[in-house]
Amino acid sequence: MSRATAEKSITGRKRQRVTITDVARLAGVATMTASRALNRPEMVSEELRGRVLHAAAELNYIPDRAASGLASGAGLALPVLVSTLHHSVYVQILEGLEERLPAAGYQIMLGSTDYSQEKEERLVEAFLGWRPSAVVLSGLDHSERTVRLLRASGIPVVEIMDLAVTGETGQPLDLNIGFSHGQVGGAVVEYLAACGYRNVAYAGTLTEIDPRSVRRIEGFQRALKRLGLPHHLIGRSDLPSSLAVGRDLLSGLLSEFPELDAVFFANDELAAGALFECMRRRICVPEDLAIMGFSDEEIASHLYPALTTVRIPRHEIGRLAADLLLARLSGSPTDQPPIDVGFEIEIVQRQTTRTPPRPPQEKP
Amino acid sequence: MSRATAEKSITGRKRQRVTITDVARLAGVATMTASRALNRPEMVSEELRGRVLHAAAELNYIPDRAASGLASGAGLALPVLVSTLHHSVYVQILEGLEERLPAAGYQIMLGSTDYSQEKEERLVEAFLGWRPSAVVLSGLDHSERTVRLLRASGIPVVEIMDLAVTGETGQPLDLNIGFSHGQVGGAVVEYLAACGYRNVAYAGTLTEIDPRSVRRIEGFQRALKRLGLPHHLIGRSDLPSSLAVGRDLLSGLLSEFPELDAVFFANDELAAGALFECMRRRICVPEDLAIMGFSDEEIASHLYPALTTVRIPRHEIGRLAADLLLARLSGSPTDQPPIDVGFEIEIVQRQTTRTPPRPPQEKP
DNA sequence: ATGAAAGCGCTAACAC
DNA sequence: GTGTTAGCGCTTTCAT
Repeated sequence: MSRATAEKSITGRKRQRVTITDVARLAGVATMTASRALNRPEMVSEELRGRVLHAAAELNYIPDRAASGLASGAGLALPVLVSTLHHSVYVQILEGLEERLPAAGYQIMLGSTDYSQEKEERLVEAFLGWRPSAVVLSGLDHSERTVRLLRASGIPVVEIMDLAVTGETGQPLDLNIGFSHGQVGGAVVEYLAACGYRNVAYAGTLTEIDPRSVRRIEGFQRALKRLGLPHHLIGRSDLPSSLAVGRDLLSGLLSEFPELDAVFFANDELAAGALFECMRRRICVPEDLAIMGFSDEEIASHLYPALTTVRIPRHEIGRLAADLLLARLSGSPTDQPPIDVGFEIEIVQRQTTRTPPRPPQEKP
Repeated sequence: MSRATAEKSITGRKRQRVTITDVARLAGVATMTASRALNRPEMVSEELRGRVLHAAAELNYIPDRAASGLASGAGLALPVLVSTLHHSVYVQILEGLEERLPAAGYQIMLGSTDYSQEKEERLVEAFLGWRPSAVVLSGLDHSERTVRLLRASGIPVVEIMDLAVTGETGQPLDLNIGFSHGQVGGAVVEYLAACGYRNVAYAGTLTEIDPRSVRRIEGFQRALKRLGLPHHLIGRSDLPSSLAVGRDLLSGLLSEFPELDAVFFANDELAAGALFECMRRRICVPEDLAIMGFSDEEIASHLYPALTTVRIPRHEIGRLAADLLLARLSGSPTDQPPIDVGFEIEIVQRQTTRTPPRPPQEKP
């Protein structure tokens, strides 16, 4: 008696789960008819259907998804691996996914990789045990074993939050929907340069581990070189992102590079922390120093001064991923190329960078 | 491309999953021996164990959790229903839970109720289909059907983030671990009164829907009455919490109750939004107005001025919930009373409220 | 339209 | 220690 699961009850009897057989018995039909009445109502006469539905309600019948998946061979679980839950970006992507997937009968199973390929591998392995119908991954970079397992499983995979670009990133495993981080780095430099900044720094965490960070920095440095600006101003930290780390990054940069006049942070949380540090040090933003964030999380627009940042279509990424998946799962062609959802520099009414030369174009 | 499995998808046939039978065949043992070698290694001779493990690795075998649960009758899924993922509080509780549960073989399945009992009910129903071994719920208040389904399932339930208090809240379904929201409201009033504030307001969202909010307000008003202070200063919003709503709540309160000198917000996000609004309006905090938050999220300590708030032991709640659950699942007694993890008013070095009369007692 | 039988992948219970 | 048998709850397939 090691399993305590269902062993207890006043009589000491095993607590019986209500099964479809119970429902069928109460309705006076065969098990199979009950199953059909529940899942393919149109295949059953109205009368029996009524009886079965009634019996199911009466007994509070809840179908066993595991058994049903086993029998039908269909997967019902849909693992979603995000990099972290601490950035609202991923929370909103999740919301996008949840708009459609549960309604279609799929159960989202959430896992957080903390930007570690090793943890991702363990999660993939664990989730593969649940007969998933597909998998959603963050980023394009995975361990060899992860790739092997996924390939062997033969299920659809969607990689989000990064964009496969030939010569720059690896090939996507299957479906891919995101934006180019290298392009983000370049666009930010161009924007800051257009505002007149010369000594522009990048500051981020996991800058050597997270491939998306790496490519953002590469794009950043490439653009700086092209414009003939110094490209050695980089602040790094190995701690997970937090307001505190943002403050530390700023402090470090300021003491190492006093000539600094603008900093691009890897996310809004870091940028907000830096902004708080500026307040404490009485550094005027953007007069003395420009600060830019990345992601356009909620805090960005409410900071004072409001944070100039890069907006990415989080919700759309989630929704699109769900749509693609649903299409693929119902047997659509298998050659969907990567989808670039793009990004935009969010400068309207934002105040942590100088006014750019031309006013931002209005969008009516 | 030599896949270990027999069937390949050349003809568009379904890719064959690697089963324990394949592993057993390759290892030259009976299926059952393979199962034992994998799950109860001590019951199998070293030699066979080695062969089986090797074969499993060779084939990239991943056990089917659904089938295994079906056969053993044991549940392997562990649904966790949080109120929202937008507050880092719940993210940290999750982290506490994840410290132990996955290692013990349980798969956390996350659901977010958005403070809606109806959504909670749907989620409970969906998750019950996965043969959960237990369920973690947020709060003590659930729909009738939720309670009925859970009771009928006979599995352990842990309710977190609220504390069952006779005469104040309902009885817990089973295990309960949290703190008293009524007590929080009272403690905050006492603290603010001790600082010398007289016109103290409460501001929150879902103040009539979320039972925890309701009890916090009740405790708040009860304390104000006891102290002979006005207790009609309440700001309400029906929108989900956000920085923007915090700003609006503050604006509303200020115009409705110009005499206001302190506001207790239902969470740190709202308080931060209010603080940003104060900056814009050039209202000095805490000179002109005191602001207090609730939860001690990361932003609180990094705002400028740093936010006075109420700290709750999030991580501990998660960890304790996991421990209780694990104990219960391995058959420990069933009469664990509610556990109060308490809270503390976080005032050290926080600056959005006036200095209290006596310095906060040091904790060595 | 309905039912009976077989079996999904795995493990408990009982042989040997 | 190891193998055999039966069956978890459900759906497929094939009768009727």
